[in-house]
Amino acid sequence: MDRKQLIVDAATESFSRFGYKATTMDQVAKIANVGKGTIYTFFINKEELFDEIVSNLIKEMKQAAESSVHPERSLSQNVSFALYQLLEFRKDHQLTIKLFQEGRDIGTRAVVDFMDRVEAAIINYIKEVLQRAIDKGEIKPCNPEVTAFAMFKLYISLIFDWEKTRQPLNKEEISRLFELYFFEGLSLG
Amino acid sequence: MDRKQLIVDAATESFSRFGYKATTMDQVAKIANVGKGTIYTFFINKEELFDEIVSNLIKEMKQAAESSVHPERSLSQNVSFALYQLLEFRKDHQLTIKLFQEGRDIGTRAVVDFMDRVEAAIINYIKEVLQRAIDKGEIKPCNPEVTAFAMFKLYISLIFDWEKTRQPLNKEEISRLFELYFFEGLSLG
DNA sequence: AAATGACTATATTGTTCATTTAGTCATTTT
DNA sequence: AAAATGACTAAATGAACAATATAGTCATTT
Repeated sequence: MDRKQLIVDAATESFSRFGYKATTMDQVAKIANVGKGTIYTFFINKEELFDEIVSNLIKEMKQAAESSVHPERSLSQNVSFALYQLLEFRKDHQLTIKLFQEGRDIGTRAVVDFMDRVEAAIINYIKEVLQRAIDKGEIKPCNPEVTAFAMFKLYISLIFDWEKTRQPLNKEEISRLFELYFFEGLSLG
Repeated sequence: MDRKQLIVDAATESFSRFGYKATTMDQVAKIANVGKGTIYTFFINKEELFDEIVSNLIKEMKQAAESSVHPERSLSQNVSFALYQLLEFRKDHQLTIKLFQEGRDIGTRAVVDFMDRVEAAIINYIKEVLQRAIDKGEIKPCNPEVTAFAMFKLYISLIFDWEKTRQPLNKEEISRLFELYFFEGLSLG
């Protein structure tokens, strides 16, 4: 069987359960039923192994987002659905939750870098979607980079920060808030 | 002369220069030209001293905001001016900058508590302004608490996070973004 | 009566040393 | 011969302890 895949699976498993720092290469080898040296025939070091897994994760997220975006729908509908998708994705993926925790609480270097990469990937994706919408004249011209950044940060705040002190918002509420703030605006008529 | 005020001034000075943790009571006493014991005739402990200063700061911020909000102006204008005010305030007040840094980087307990208090005060203030605007029928009905929270978080992200990786936004740009996102919306006319 | 600073108990920081772990490589297995 | 392995090493980590720094007290001074 594919030893490389065994290793990747084992590492994903362990990172998801214990986080990056608390995962040892001995443990990965043991879970994968593989000698430790074997890992190093496929990956330069622990960080490279982690990198492979994070890259996969980002690809998956992109696919999840893409599957929910349809060009014939309006942008605000697409954003709404994509947000749903992202929320579902996070819920299903213990790995992202664990890593976000570790990044926030311990600040492990490699993990903070991971979070930055994920953030950059998501913002860049939103940016592209926005750019297309602007080109098609679907929304007002605006700086797509700042707008994507603002959407992402607000999204993260509503998910993580709001829950710290107040009753969590459900998906419908979050979706509705985005519609209201970013698309309709608070002004009357 | 007013020994209590001397102490408060000295402590403000030291907190602004070195942060909360790196400020010692000996240092405060020395700057204030006062025996250390004297500090404890006015304040229970270091945290109470800090508290007094933070309370003053919050009062000042509220006054600054109030001086820029005029009921006869539109909400979006008021928000725009208040943002200006807040940005100016931050620039002039080394203390807020230093403390925000310390809270983020070191996570000193008392400082994180301080940040939470400032955050709560600002959000509550925005909430009141929004509530009045809704009552007057100036903007669409919306949850004023979540909206205030969203405005605050977006503001903080644009000030602090955006600058980390990209060219800082100036006051006009930030003001314009708020106008666009929260009031006009991205949807076409 | 108010102010003070030497003093103490506690918290913080620096240091040492034992343990853990990433990564290597000589040996074994296929 | 090529791939896999795990005992081994050097480096990182962290626990335990020592040294220092600091918050807060209180007997003495002003």
